[in-house]
Amino acid sequence: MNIVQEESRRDRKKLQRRTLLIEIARRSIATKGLRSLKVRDVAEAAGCSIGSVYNEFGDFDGLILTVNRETVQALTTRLKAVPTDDPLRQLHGLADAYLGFASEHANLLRSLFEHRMEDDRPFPEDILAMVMEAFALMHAPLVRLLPDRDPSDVALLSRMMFSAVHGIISLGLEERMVAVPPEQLRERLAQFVDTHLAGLGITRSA
Amino acid sequence: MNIVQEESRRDRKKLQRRTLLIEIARRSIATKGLRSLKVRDVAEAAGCSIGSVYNEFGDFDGLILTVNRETVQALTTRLKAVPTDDPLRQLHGLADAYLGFASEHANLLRSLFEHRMEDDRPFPEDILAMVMEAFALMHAPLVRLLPDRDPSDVALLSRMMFSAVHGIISLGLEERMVAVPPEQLRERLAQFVDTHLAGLGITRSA
DNA sequence: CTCGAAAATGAACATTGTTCAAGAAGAATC
DNA sequence: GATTCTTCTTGAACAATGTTCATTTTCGAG
Repeated sequence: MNIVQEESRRDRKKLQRRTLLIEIARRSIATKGLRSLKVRDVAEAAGCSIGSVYNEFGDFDGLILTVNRETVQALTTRLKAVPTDDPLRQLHGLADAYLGFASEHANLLRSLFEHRMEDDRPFPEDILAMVMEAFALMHAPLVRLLPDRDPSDVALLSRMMFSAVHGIISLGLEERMVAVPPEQLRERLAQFVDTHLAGLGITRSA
Repeated sequence: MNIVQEESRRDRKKLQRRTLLIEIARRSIATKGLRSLKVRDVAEAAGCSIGSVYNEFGDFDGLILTVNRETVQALTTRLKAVPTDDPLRQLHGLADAYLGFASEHANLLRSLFEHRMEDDRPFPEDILAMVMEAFALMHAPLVRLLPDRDPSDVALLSRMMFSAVHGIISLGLEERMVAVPPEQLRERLAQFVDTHLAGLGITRSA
């Protein structure tokens, strides 16, 4: 039989179940947090055996990492959807989009940043690269706003700015230790971005 | 017998072992990360039974939280040791002290911020209060630098600034996803603080 | 229809947090 | 010092959960 094309019914079913497993795991993490995710629960909810989860993802970390991978992708998609016409508005848009995503998917984002691998296995390169890519999205607008600065300097500036935004948001959305009241977070975050840009010599009217 | 004073030998031994258990747990978290901490390892290292750990801390979370509690205390002590004579220098000192502590005790700080309680048990109030207190330490110097601003506004500003610093540091020290190269972190962090202060209308020479 | 490869299964195992009945140790009383 | 009472300690047993793998089932190829 032709090996190249023609996905067999078997393959279709396999992919279908893989998708189902991921969806169930994601929903569980999103609603009850990463710590409550159990292999048996996922298997039962998907109507298959424990072994099948292992066949599909190798181990439990494999399932978690797959969900995390899709979380970064969703985040990146959302960040890239921010309009790029006005660089200043874009920076605010990125911060606000990040806040929006973090509000709607707090547990998924926590899973991405807080999950530690078993033993000392290395963190997957591809996820790392995707996160770095997301955090570099402030680079382009900042370059437009700071055309005279050393580009490598601006690269660092942008990642620092995004890290700062990340810190404000992740602590702000933590129910415990509310550094900034959630209801004010959106407004305050915008204020923070403005302040920092002002410090870089960029004014709103410019 | 007098109940008030006079700590019996029993009490002394109990306290001594409690201290030992905490020390062992802390060392384990610091070197191998929270995820590698096991009740049996701690008990064996302390030369006592598993049950004794439970007698002392109630459950495993109890031990972790005790270590975390002492971590905040150590952090706060270090932050409060920053000279307060010059508010501007104090702000830089606080950021730098936080970076220093985070560098030396990365895993302990991660344990503090990333540990999730079993089920949905509430996060201990006292630890929460201590973290909030630490994060409010930028308030005093900022008030001195911004005497004309609404004090409640400055309170928020200070927590946001600390949250931002926290974000930059915690992502910067993560071996994976290096948003900012660790060897530049110190210098860049100072630059960040300066930039943000400039945005608030505060200049170095002022 | 038969055969063989691939997948699915779930019982069994390993690890680890937790409990608790029984015993040991220490304090109080005489 | 003996007795009794309280408290602490112990570790075997249990429960929850990630992991393995021999067996069975499925499904496409010839």
